[in-house]
Amino acid sequence: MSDKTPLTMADVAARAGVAESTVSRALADNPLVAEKTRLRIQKLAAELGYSINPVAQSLRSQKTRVVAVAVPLLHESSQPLSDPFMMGMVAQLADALAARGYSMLLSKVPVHEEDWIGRLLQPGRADGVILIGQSFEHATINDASRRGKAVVAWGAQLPEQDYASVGTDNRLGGELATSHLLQRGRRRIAFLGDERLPEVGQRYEGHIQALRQLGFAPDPELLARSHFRAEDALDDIRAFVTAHPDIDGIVAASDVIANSAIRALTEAGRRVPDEVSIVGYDDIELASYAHPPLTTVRQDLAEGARLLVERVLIGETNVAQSVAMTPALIIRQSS
Amino acid sequence: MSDKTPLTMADVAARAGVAESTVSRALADNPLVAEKTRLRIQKLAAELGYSINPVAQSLRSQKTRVVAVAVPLLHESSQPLSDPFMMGMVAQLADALAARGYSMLLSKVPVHEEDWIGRLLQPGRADGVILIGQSFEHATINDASRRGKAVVAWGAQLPEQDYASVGTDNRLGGELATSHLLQRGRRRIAFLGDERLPEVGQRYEGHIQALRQLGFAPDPELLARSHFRAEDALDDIRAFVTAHPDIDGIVAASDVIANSAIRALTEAGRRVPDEVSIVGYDDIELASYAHPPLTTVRQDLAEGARLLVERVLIGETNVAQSVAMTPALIIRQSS
DNA sequence: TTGTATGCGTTATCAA
DNA sequence: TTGATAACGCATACAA
Repeated sequence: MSDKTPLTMADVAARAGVAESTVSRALADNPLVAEKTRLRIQKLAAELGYSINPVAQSLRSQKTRVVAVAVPLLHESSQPLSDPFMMGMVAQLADALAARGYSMLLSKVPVHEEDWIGRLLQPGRADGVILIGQSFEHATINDASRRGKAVVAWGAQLPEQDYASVGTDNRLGGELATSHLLQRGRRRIAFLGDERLPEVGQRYEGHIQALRQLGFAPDPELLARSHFRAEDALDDIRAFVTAHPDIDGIVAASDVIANSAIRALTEAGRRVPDEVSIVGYDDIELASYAHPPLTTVRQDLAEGARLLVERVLIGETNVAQSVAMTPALIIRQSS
Repeated sequence: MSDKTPLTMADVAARAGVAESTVSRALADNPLVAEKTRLRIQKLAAELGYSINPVAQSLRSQKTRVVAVAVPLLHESSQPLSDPFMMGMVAQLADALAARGYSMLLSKVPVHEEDWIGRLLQPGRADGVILIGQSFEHATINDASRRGKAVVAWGAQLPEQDYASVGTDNRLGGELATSHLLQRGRRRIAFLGDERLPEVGQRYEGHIQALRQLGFAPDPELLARSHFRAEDALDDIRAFVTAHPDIDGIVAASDVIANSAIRALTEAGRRVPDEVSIVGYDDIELASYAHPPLTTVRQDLAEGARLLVERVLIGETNVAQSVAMTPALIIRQSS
């Protein structure tokens, strides 16, 4: 509990026998200050264990060097942060931000609440916002971006989009998954996921397109609006499997959903992949550890995180370009 | 890109025809200001979409209302944030902090670097630090706490500890796991985990104690220093299983390790639980989804997060008491 | 009950 | 090349 009041720049200046402004310049590597003075002051600061107070620096410079990472909370009860995909993305963002000298303010945002985005973009909180997923908030995000805020989102490119998004080509992903199953001889292929969400919707479009291209008529009955949480998904899929005992293939909107699907099918006495082939999405770590290991559509999160951070920092002055990375089909034993 | 300069308290004061100080007090619900004035100002601020600039507020009040959550990085290459236990804890902390009006600054800390804790506790960064795990940094954390900083850690209670820790009773946990296996008739029980880490060490002690209490002699050969990452653990366990084909039970230091153990054993042609019984630790979501579902020692993360937050906030003025919550054995099919 | 004045720790402008 | 001074936006001691 012993504590000396923390050092300020004034203390360092006094010890160094120079003015505060010189210390400030020296620590900022400002070439105005003589090399000799600069080194002397930097050394002294290090010895004293002094470091610039970020709050004061932020107030003065109007830059926080903080980026807010926001995880949309779709429903009151959901816990999206413990979702493996979200966690993976957060971990990559932590690295990507740290690499550029930024801190990460992590929060779950209840997107059903009024002005959720305003709170995130409030001056003095963060220099920009990275949203992991657009949820149903495309219009709101657009709005914020048009007002000059640095917002980027992981997700899909949508029509009339005025913010930068980074994601994979979801239509291609859906197509890869479905044509793989068709090649395996599957004909009654269900799609599991909430197609109203932008990314999932595009994957579903890809799914439909793959069917059509190979001359099969899509059956709207085979779209099952599964939740994203493992537990909820399990309930959804159990019901679906009972109602549609004839399916022989599944394209899932995430690996978590795919895993629940394996479980529901196994419970129902149907063997994977012998009777039903399954393809997941994301290639989270769980995918290779599932039983059987999941065939899935891989998204490169490390690269995605890098691009998001790059764009949110550009976004402080400009709107950056959106990116759709190319997803890759990873074939394992579930198909 | 259109952007008016953000509102300040002065703007609100001008609009309201009062002094800045009155606005400040009104927004702080300071009873000094007349109820009528207060409501009028609050309403006006809401209409204008004004909210207090956190940076300025922090500088003036010397409180950030931010808590830094730090995940120790044991090795250069490890990615602890994507570990399911860590993320589960982060998710719970996000809720617990939000519930008390605090923001979460999340970072991985390279504990091998000089003065990692000083950087976290730097004035103007955060009001306190929550460490998820003590790593091997007990002494360093102690030191910081003695200098009057608000640090708490998830983990074990250790001798001469001058900071508050929150965790479960690890000895009891180890004991529960091992005596359960002994009751199942298992006699060659391996312990998988790095016992040099405080929590794991205590679980190992509990393991040994359970063996002794029931009259069995512990075999030091059956301690396998597994890594925490699934992949690394898998390698460790493969080697161990080959070297010790006679084991019939496993106590793992985490569910992730337990899951890798199931996999390694299955690969080696040994059936779980018929030939080898396995008990995990943590009860992460994966546990109930494993094949077979994992018997495990459950730690209550929601409660743990609540206690950590409570203590780190106390820690701004005092050192809070440590807690060891009671773990619970959850019996599923892996044992 | 409200207003005035000062300072939190820094950076930027201007002068020397 | 360095120093003095003002300002970032707010909260509080003190005055009215």
